[in-house]
Amino acid sequence: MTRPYPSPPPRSTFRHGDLYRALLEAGVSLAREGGPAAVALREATRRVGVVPNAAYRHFASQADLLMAVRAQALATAAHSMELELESIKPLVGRTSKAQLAARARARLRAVGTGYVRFAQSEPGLFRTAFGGVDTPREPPDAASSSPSAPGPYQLLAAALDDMTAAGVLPRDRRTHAEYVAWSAVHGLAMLVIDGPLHGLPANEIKRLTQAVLDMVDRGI
Amino acid sequence: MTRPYPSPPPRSTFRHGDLYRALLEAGVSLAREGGPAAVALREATRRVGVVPNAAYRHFASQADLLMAVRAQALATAAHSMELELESIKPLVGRTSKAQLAARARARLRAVGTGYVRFAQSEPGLFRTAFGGVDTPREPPDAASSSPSAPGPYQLLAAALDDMTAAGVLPRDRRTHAEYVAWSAVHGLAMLVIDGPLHGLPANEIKRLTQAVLDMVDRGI
DNA sequence: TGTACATCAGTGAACGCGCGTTCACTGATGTAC
DNA sequence: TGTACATCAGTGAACGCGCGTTCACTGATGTAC
Repeated sequence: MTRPYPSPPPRSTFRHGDLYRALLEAGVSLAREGGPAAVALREATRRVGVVPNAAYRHFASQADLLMAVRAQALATAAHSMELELESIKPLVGRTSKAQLAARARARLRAVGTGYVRFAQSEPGLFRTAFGGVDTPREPPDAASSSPSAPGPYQLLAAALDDMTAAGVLPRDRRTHAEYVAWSAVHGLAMLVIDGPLHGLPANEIKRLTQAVLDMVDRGI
Repeated sequence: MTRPYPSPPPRSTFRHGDLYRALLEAGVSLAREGGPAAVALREATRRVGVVPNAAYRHFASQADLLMAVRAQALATAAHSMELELESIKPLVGRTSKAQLAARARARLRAVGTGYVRFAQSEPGLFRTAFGGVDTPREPPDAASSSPSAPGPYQLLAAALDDMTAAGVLPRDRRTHAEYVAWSAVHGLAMLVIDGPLHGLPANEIKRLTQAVLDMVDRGI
């Protein structure tokens, strides 16, 4: 393995300026390229062009950096889901019950689609956000880049609330619905990014995602 | 970190006898304890009480050991699923269409239950078999302890064929059904073993598993 | 039944790797007077 | 406006760790005669 990284950008000043941010961004790159296990303090400092222990001015430990990276990854995931939500055309004028129901269902699909799309386009970040065992524990949305922005879990919960309100999701099934729906898309995502479905052409993934969402829609 | 392992069993003979098997078993223990990333040649030899490079008489590389361990893990998973299948009481005498349908659906549930139960009771092995990116790629059932024994994927496929035969699963949905069903239970398993559902009490997991299987049953 | 010998399983020592982390330091910055 | 000084961001060097892997070796086994 040769050093695959271009060049530590030469620095004229002694102070870096914004080392925290630089290290965080390097960490995100590492996660993007190799998942949570690739987020190493040393490599991050190397990429930023700074001596290894300099990182300790800004992060208490490697785990601390990883947590920050994870928060970023979660925010990016949420962003992907919101993008998908925004593509739903709004209801105008008087709306029927059926329309509300259709929109609620479309929202849940959008949330799922955004989730899987994120996994597919950013597998390393996805695994950093939701995957592996070497990820810090915590409640999934404890940290977020802008603290008030809803995280992936909130978006899912809101979509499900919507469905219950629209009468599409029976109240007694609402209890487990988060994790039931999440299981389906999460499993698909995992199978796609490093399971037996790895390398499947994009349109096949699209079809399969729709099939999974059909199941959720019918079965939840 | 102190050495948490009891004692390298002292060996009187120069030859070990069955080092291959011993290393494989040590490897399985490592996987059981820490997932695929924990399967290290050096630690395996340490546990067996042999010098590190001795492993190279029996395995070409660390990846080679990991593959062997993975095959074991897959076989164990299949075993868990078959156990669950066997708990279904057989049909006797003349059987109605409805009975056949019920049995087919029960089989799919059993396959799923066995899968999740395995994940829950052996998270390290589960991740070695189906999880992470550091697992060797290959088709999921390429290797198996007894080559003729059906692997997890075969068991799932058979259950779905059964459902189609019994008229429970429409033929046009059969195409994607493997991965649709698999996604649901796989996602649940992942959420339970190292996601936000980690540490959930066993009976809660049981309930959630049933809820997921209900969704699959209705929605597939 | 006994001896010579080839085989090859396990030894001993060493390599280079990247990692996280600690220490005492130095030198640019910005604040107090 | 100018100087003394405290702060603290980044340096330099080093630590111990476990890993995979290679090398030349040694000594128990089992086979050929």
